[in-house]
Amino acid sequence: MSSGGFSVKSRSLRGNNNGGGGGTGTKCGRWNPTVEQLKVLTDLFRAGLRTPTTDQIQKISTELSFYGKIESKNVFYWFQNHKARERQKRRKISIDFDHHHQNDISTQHHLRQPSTRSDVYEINEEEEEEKVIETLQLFPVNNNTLEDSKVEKKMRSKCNNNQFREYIRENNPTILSPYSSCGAEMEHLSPLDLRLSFF
Amino acid sequence: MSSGGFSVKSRSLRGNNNGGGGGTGTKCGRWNPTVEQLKVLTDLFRAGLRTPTTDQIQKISTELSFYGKIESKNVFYWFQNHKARERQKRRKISIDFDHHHQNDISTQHHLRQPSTRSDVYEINEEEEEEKVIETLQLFPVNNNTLEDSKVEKKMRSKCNNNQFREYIRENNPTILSPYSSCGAEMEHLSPLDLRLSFF
DNA sequence: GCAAATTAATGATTTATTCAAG
DNA sequence: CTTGAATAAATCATTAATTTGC
Repeated sequence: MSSGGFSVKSRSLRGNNNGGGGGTGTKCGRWNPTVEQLKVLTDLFRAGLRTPTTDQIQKISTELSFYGKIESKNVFYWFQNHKARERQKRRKISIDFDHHHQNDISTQHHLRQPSTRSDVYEINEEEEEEKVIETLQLFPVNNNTLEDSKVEKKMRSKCNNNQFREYIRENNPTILSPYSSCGAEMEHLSPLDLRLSFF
Repeated sequence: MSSGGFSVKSRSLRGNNNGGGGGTGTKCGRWNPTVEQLKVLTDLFRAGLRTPTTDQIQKISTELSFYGKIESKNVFYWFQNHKARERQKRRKISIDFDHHHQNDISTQHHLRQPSTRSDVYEINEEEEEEKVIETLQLFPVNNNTLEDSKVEKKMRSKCNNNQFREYIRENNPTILSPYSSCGAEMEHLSPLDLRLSFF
């Protein structure tokens, strides 16, 4: 919050380090996707992938590392950002549209509530459903063609997102948990959101 | 309902799931802090800690595990939530205050911008500075007082939070076995900040 | 006194916003 | 200006307090 006048937390001053010696002369600042990487990511996104599971991220990351240096978090962030910005883009478009079709907004803003975000949503929440991908080729096996490797169909839908919550809860191994009773064999083991993934 | 003022309820009077080892039923639900854990966390917060680094989270978590089952992520989330809710609380108070001192708000809402959240911030952003704690006792050495004893000065300063980033970045095994059937045991000493945590 | 029904707290996730590298 | 990275706000969901009818 706040950049307003208040304490701007300066984010990393960074000492650029990077461990590895990997790549080309990269200074190792932030990740910069290669065109190939970007293409794959974009394709996955277009195919409907929005919030990849931990497994998926791992897999994607591993595969993309072929094209250049990359880490899991980069994949994670990419999807986060891309999803958000696509949404934002669409929203803005419709706002502009509205704007264009009615010059006087004074009739509207009295409806604004002070601080809820709901008003934002109401503007244009067409929220594209996250498609359930039955078969999705994560990577070009040979180079181009799409084969059908199976990928989890763990996508959640907007109206039905509790399901995956429970799923997460149930499947979260939670470390040393001795509580064997919670067990329940899991067939798909990904905790989905990676944020947790490994706690 | 309600409690006007944040009374620390005596939780954990009932049969908790704690237990690491001898767990009884273990519902595997969400973490529920014991009073001791809560006290320590609260004290740390009061001491000025707001956004603990990965190291700090680890350490805190480890220490608190003495009082009962706990994971790193719980510590992380606790700080996130507590910080946010304290802020929220103060904000609400000042709103009520304003309300009380002026009945006509019509003079104000013309300032509202449609959908930015900034207007919310502007209401009362006194944001308490996150203090740089030089010496802070993280845990009661004996059992009672948290008051004065020394501990590491691992706090980050506003301009210097990269420490944990590097840590996170460096620790990225990313080896994960894809289809492990049951095991899927995740690392547990992993990094903490979850957002990245396992990258 | 005691559970079912309600309500308040708060742990856990998701979404929006901000910052700054390139 | 784009976008990777990070933080904060909002939201969801579950557990505990509390109330209520018996």
